[in-house]
Amino acid sequence: MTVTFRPSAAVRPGRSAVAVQKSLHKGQQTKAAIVDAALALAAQVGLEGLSIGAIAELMQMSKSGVFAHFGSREELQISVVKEYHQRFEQEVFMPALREPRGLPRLRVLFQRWMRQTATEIEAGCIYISGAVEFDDRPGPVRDTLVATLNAWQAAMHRAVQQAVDEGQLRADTDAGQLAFEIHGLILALHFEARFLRNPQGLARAERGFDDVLARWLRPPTLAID
Amino acid sequence: MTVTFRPSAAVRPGRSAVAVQKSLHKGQQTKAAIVDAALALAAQVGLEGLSIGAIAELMQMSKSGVFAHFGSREELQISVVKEYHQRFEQEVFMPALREPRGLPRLRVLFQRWMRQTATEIEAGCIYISGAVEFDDRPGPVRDTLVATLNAWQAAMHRAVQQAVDEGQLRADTDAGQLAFEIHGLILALHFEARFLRNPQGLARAERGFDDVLARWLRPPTLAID
DNA sequence: CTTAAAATAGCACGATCGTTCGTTTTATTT
DNA sequence: AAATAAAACGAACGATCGTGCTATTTTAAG
Repeated sequence: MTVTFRPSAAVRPGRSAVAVQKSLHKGQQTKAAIVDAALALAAQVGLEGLSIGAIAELMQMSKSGVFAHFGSREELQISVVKEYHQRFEQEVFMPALREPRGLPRLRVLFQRWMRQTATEIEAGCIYISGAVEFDDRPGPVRDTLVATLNAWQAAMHRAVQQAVDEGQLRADTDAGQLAFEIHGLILALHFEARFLRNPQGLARAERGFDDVLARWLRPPTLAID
Repeated sequence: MTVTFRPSAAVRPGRSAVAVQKSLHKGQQTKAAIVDAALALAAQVGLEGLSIGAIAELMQMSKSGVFAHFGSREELQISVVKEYHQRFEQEVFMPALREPRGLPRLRVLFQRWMRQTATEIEAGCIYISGAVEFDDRPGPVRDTLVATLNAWQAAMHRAVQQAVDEGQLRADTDAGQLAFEIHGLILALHFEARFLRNPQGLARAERGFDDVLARWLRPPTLAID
């Protein structure tokens, strides 16, 4: 299992994904389409709620046609998790790399993380629902989730540490603690927005983020963005 | 739907539950036993993962025998949610009422909330898993969950407000914001403890709680408790 | 255009799901 | 102890689940 959040070679927004798809064989195209539909479905009913029959109906294919691409339901679930990981990387992590290290990048990370998690009304977060569903279910799906979430947690940890290195946060900042509390804000936002359907959550999370940061801000530099 | 967290008449730890059970007819006894088993099962596989067949096997009963007590799977799920609510009230809310209003009570509430949520290795929190499972699933089960969680949220809100009224927190404290952030700490703890199996979470949550409180502590009273 | 390979469909399987119904056993009351 | 009510059982239902197998169709290569 090699899952990372790292700036890769494809950081530059060079050629589009369409150009790559051209050289794809038919099977891989439809497989990608299936994963796409499965991801959308999983965002509503969870990874455990995924059923090959439902996906087949969405795709207007036969059950066995869908099944053949993965060989097992578990493999399909793993594909969905990996696809979500890739999108998360693309939508949250990559854009933040354009910001300078330290607080600016950390702010964008949080902002986009919020959007990805709780803004879209129709889409639940696979990370959050998956973590709840598979906290007591050993197996390759859980392993994939753990690896992915560990990688994301490490990325956030790094972003915090960079803010320390830049001198924006106090030198004695506990990066793990800060990342923990930021994660909590995201989870509370997810609860408010998705379960209670309370739009106040976004403002609460943003204010919480500012307050948490303020606690570790370096004293002399108070007026800086 | 009338779900509240309020000090009721049965606050005093008077007669045990056994004395009450004596006057229970056979049916209600086994129904209670079924709900008990169902709750234990739901803590592992979630409310959606509950199956009447699995419960029947646990109870060494026939499927139809179990089913007859509820009339539908949905009603069983609702019974499980209500049972969890009662236990939560008993284990978290009630004991805190013995503490004086304000910070001492708030501290105990948080402490016991943590224990209930993430300490027991074998038992997941129905509130958290239920909120994730039913964020996109309208119906009476969701309604029960929403009512229950709203009641608990209101109880926490009240506990915070009392700390303001007692003069322990600043008068301009945003009780909703504080409750939001505390909830986030619990959720992050749940993630760390149950999904990642990381024992550090407890210390992180406790430290987070202290820091969040410190932000709103009334300046003159710093050395108290 | 032909042909080998890849992709999809069709069908069936055993299992499990929630639910219904009629019967039988167990409790409670008279 | 007999009569009545409550509780549990057992079998079956239609549906859906994941999966395996074989045929058929579609695509890519020669």
